[in-house]
Amino acid sequence: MLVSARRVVRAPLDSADVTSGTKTTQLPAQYSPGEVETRRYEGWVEAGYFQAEAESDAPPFSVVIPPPNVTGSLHIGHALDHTLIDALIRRRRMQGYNTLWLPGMDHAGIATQNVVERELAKDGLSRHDLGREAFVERVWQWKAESGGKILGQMRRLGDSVDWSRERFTMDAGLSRAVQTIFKRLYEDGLIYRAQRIINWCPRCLTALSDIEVEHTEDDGELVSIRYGDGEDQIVVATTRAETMLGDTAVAVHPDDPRYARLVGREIKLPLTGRSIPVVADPHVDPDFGTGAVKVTPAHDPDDFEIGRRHDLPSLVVMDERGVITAPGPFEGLDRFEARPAVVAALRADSRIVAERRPYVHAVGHCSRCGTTVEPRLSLQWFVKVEPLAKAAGDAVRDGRVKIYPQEMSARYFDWVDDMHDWCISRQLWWGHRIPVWYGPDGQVVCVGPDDEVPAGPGWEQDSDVLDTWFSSALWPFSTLGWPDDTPDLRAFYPTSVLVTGYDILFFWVARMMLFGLYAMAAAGPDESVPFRQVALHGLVRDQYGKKMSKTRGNTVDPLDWIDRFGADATRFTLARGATPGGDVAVSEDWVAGARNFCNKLWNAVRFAQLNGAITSRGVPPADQLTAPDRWVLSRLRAVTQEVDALFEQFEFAKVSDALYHFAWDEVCDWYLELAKAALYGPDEAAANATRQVLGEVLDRLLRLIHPLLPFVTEELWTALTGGESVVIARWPGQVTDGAPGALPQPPADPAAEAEIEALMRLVTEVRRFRSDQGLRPGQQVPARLAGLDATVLADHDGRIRTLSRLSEPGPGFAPTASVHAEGVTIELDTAASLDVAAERKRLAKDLAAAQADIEAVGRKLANASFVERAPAEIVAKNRERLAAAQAEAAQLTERIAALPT
RNA sequence: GGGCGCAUAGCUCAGCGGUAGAGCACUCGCCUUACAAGCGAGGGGUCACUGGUUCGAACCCAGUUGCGCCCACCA
Repeated sequence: MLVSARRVVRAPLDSADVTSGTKTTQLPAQYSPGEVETRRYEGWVEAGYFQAEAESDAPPFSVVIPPPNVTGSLHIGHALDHTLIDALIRRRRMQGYNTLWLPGMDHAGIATQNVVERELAKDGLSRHDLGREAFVERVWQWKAESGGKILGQMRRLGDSVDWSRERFTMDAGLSRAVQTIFKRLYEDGLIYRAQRIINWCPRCLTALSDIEVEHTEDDGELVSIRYGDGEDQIVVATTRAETMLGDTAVAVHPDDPRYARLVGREIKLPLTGRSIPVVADPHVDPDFGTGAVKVTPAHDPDDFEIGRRHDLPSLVVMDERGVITAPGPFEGLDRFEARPAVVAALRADSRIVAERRPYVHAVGHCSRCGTTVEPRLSLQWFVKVEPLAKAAGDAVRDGRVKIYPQEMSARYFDWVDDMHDWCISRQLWWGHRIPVWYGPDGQVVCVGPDDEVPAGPGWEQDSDVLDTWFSSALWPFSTLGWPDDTPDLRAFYPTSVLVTGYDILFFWVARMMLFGLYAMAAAGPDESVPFRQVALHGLVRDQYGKKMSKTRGNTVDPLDWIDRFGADATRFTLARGATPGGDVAVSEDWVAGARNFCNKLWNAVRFAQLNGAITSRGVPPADQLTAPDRWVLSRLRAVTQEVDALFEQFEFAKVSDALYHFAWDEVCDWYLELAKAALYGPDEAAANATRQVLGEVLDRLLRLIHPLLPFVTEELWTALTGGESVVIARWPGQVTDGAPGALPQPPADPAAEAEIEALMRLVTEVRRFRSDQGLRPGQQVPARLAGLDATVLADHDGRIRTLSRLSEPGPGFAPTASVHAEGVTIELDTAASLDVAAERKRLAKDLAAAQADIEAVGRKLANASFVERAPAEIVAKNRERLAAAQAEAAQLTERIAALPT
């Protein structure tokens, strides 16, 4: 970073000079987040501010954290999610709600098991070397270590979670919830066990649900093979030639005349020499390829269905690792070795017809490890989703659950309305064991948490565990004590809002809907939903809008930013980009900008302190206030209302923007400068009134920003007001839903707003002149203000002079130039001769702008249709604009002519 | 193959029917007494293209092109 070499370090102002209305501590000239943040966070936790109450008269506001995986650490996406949730929670807390943000973590079955297995592999061990019990023990150790790290990161971010209610999906209580709902679903016939083709990962050696499979367009090869001999030939095509070893039929469309005579007959399968039947099945598309399909019931989901319809045998030719088991020359080959080997053998046998065609097609990959998924016939547990999904769709359709942004609900419906049964068994060791026992005589017993476990010789528990998302789906109520009727469950369910990324809409959000509505059905339609609102955000991307990835090397560690710029700056950067459902682009430069904003607030409060701002006495009567006081209060009122409305819509980017601009552009750039006139002026009453307004405005501003910037606002607010903590200070905005009352709003004052806005424009105009003329910023320029009385600026002579650095005209005042704006003419004595070229350039530019306006607006008004059909208000506005532009142009022309040559 | 979305200043994005905006970046001038992590002033855009609706279109409609995302059991 470049630092001005000429910078002079100034001695701090002597605080003894300062008259202060309240007892406060003196602030240094620059904000250092690192020093403040840990101290503040621990203080908040100790004070118990984040703790929710099960019994309370205040209305509840509850959010469950999207539980991060115990694996690894929080990434920048978590930081975004937590920032948004924390902002919502903090605002509600200030509004007087009984707020609960429930923290916790997910055991993340397959992901965590993979990580621990990788650790073991470093020592040359596999989980089988340890055995199930020891392996699971090892994972628990890992969890303790990794989980602690995550909790530490949440503290650094400032998450105002209720630590006394922290949960983990494998806790005893949550495991009990899992077991309870499993048994209930089982008894309702909504969980069943069946032999099906499922997605199988040959590396992870487990079944996967449909959404754990990611499709990519991969290059493959479409091979056409001739089946049968002599007259009875059929050509079929395949991208997975090796599966032909397991073919048990060829299928054609029932109405296809080409094959009608073959249906019902047997033909010979190449290589194996087995005879397989030709069957007619309507699923076959006669227009695709040759209109004939090889049928491999054990290795393809479509074929499995065809096989079922025609009572075909399922011939398994591949084991769980994707190795060919069919006896013969290919036995022992991996599927990707077997494929070319089979093709080569077919070629040698002249069975390949036509060319082998390159073929791009969608191939499924394991979302955890990227391995190509192999459809596999196996015995698994499933949730029958149809009735559950119907209820989940209806809850959003009839508005009991609202999704933000609304466009996202279309995606939700697409999925929920057309969902296949959910395969929930996983051949893993880390997770909730399926609570089913098998007896020696084929008994199957589903065991609830309070049931006796069947014992005796030959009884064994199912060795599989449940899909991680099964327990995640219970999170909004399992964490609150369900299945027991606990005070927490009564107080905080349904939760108020769910905030999460759109990427887990299906994985998690939809499944919470499925299970929440089912488990809590007794509470009634309105009370059984897991949450009333779903606020979706996007992914965090880099400054070029690119997805972050380790291979791209553009990932960001939130802790790195927190260390260097502070948690507040990190949070603000994320919040400022968070438009509903939209991705968030971030860069280090922008975080630095957010850090600067924190420093700006810091110095605003520092200024207030140095000038004896008074807080907690409210706003003095209007007749004691200066116009800038009335203006800033009126603006504060408007911004407060705006921020409130935006929060309700989860418009975090706009909330951040509104506060940023109000704080920086209006309060710091203008109000503080305007306040100086009153503070340093002779009128003691006016100075005191301004001290109160200054205190009031900053007090409220800090409260409004606190949800986004918790640390710096806490440090500043306590310093400014001497109050206990802004965390529990009252929210200055409106209050909804019957929470305790709001602070009274400062008065609106349109007249003051008009005056100050005119003043801003006029001052800016003078500054522009000075800049163009190369006048030093500090230099006082004698000037005469004419026409002030006739404008809205009548009472602002002194302010205009102060902000523009214009002194009173002295003897020998000889104006060399003039500035015109807002109906005021300011004649200036620039002492040095006028830079005529610069002035001419400036005036010419203004004239060009005025003329462009005259032309554009003139053309518009010349259009009869416009004058007749546009709203009168619009027409009038354009007339005014034309007149103003014409007057401006005339005046500019005159002034240009008057310039010395 | 189906569905959805996006193309606005160098970059990331807001605006969604009546004078083109923000942050960052850029240029010039400033140690102006809260802040140089600052202050003041400024440059920069035929709002992807083509048609249509309208008095008026960045904004609505249709098409074109180029991107992105989600879903999917056509071998």
